[in-house]
Amino acid sequence: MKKKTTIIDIARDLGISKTTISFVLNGKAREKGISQNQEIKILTYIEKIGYKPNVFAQSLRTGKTKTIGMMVEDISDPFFSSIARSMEEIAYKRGYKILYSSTENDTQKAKDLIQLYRNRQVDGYIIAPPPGIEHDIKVLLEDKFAVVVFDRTLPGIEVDNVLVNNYQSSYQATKHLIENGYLNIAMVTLDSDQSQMMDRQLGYEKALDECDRPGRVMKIIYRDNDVDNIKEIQEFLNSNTEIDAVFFATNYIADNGLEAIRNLKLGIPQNIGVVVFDDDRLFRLFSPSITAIVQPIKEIAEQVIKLMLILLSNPASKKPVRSILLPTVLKVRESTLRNQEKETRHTLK
Amino acid sequence: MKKKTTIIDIARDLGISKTTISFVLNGKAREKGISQNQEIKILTYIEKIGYKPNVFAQSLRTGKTKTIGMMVEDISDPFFSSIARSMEEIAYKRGYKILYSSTENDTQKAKDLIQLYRNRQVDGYIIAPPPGIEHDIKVLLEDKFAVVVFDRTLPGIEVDNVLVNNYQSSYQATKHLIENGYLNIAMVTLDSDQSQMMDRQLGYEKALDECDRPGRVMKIIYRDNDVDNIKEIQEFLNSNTEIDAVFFATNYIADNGLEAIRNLKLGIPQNIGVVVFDDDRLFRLFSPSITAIVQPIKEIAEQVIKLMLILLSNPASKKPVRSILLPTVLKVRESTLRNQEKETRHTLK
DNA sequence: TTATCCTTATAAACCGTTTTAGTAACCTTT
DNA sequence: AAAGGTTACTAAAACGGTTTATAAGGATAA
Repeated sequence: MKKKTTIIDIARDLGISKTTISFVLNGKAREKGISQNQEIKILTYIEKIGYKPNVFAQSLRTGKTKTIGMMVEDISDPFFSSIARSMEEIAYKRGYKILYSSTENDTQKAKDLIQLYRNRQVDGYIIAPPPGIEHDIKVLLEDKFAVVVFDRTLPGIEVDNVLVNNYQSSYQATKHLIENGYLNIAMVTLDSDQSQMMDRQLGYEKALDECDRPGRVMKIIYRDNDVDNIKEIQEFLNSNTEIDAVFFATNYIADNGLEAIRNLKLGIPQNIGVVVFDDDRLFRLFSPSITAIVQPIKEIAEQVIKLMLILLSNPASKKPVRSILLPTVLKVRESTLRNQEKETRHTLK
Repeated sequence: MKKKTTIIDIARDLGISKTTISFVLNGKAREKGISQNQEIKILTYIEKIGYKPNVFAQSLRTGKTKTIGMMVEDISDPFFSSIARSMEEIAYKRGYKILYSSTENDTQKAKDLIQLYRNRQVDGYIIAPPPGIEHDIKVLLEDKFAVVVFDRTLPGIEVDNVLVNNYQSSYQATKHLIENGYLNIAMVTLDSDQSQMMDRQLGYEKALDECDRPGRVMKIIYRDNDVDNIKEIQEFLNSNTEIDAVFFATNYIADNGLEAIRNLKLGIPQNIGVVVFDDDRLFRLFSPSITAIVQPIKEIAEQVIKLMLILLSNPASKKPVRSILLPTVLKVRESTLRNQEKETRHTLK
């Protein structure tokens, strides 16, 4: 393996100092009084031999790494992996690489990851925060790191964030169920006080309140063991037979919930209406297809990266916390259209 | 932000040379003749203050980065993102970080990524190779980098690889359709000469040949525009009305294929049987549920990382190319069981 | 003429490690 | 007692950049 050419090789070849080259490479030619002649000579030569500076030497000297650390609940979840992909694409164009990891929504794991990222000296942190890491995020902010949280936020910390309108979306979804004649609408959500979950529940309750409807919220402690989750939901539905519609607060709860419904042989949407927060690629292909709240993946990714790049290029202006609230779209499908001509879906060409 | 403590601070505090500390930290105490006393003193102190060496200084000096570059077709595809997650977990325990990127199966993008990774001096490359990068991989191998390919391989390169038994799996799936009474089985696959696609087709053809059945393979040029793909498959099915079963060669082809079938109002499994290569979290919840070839995600990730770590710790022994061929499981569900009692799923409570 | 100021460029210090090449001190051996 | 061998440790070079401090030479001003 041939050794990589270094800035010193170039200095030798061109018979000039490496300082001059470094200045030119960093766009400081004007500022440092390098003649246009030199600049052009250097740039053409570098272009010709395809020189790329050693990023570790750079990072060592400057303390900057052009790397962003991203931690989400589960990087294999389609929602997060899609966002990750979009972010990476944008960041790449700006010369940044992203390091991903999954927190599994585990406080300790998240703390460890922050430590790991600090150790790797990432320039910025993009976090879908698990509960209990308020303090660690505060420390990052005190140490002047660029931090953006998304998908959810934590009470008591002032940090730039990108969220979807969980409250409004849930309100709208619940309203939709009501308008379609469902009388006893339940919500199945996590037993968690994370902001996005709270907001989803509040939106749901608000819609019910407005119509003077009783609500029934079931909170499940999500286990890795699907069978247990399914059984739990099944029992809930079984012991509340008046329920005629369910709002599942996340994609993976819906996964178990739909299996519970199937096990109970309840017909969707006749016996029970179904809405899910967060769409899945395949929901449209279900029979009946599943109504879902669609989050604007691309928009979320764009906004997060945009905030991050602002913070990175502008280390000072931390003052006003920027909060971006994005709307979702309620994609109405068959699972909530009880009175609809059921055949429509089969009359399509 | 308080400055990080360096090895020099420790040397000063302890009144010894930083060389000694470095030796101890790198487990060379014995080899370099450092007394047990010193060693313990150093280790306890370091533990106490929680010192972590600067990874960039380390990388600069050693040329090693403890980083693995991974490039797959699409990191937001559940198959790849699940593998990525498993890999990361294992690699993390061994002190490695993984950098991910999507090639979009684009030759140029893959070349660029290899360049980027070289620039970031990753120690090893894990690649699901797009066509046309044989040469680039060869160069990596010549330059003594650790390389493992998975999911597919490329003709003419000798590189450690982890694959599933595409041929055998497709053979078995096709056989299964035949055994369940399907007479005219079509395959919908990509118009691509990638190894995994070829093998899947060969397995399918072999099964048909054995029974003297005609086969009908449709190759689609996969577009980002779902509507076009769907239309194409629809037309194929329409102009080959004798087809009574379809084998979809990938997850995302099935996505479009299922929509085509739905649009044509063909009943699964009565009018048409369906098998998909690669399972989806939700296939089991479809009505009818979809028979799929399940790839051993965890096992793939484990084997790939295992090979990679062997290569990294053993830079010499490149000689015998290691090929790992993993079996899949055919998960039989309703979409291929034509004679099954169909009513079960609709016998409502 | 000399002091001053630009313009252009560079030598050397620095970032925080690892590794090479020693060196002192002490112990054997002949 | 001189030569050789261990043992225990370290000074300094190296990695490849960026940044700071400084210098050389010509133009301008006094």
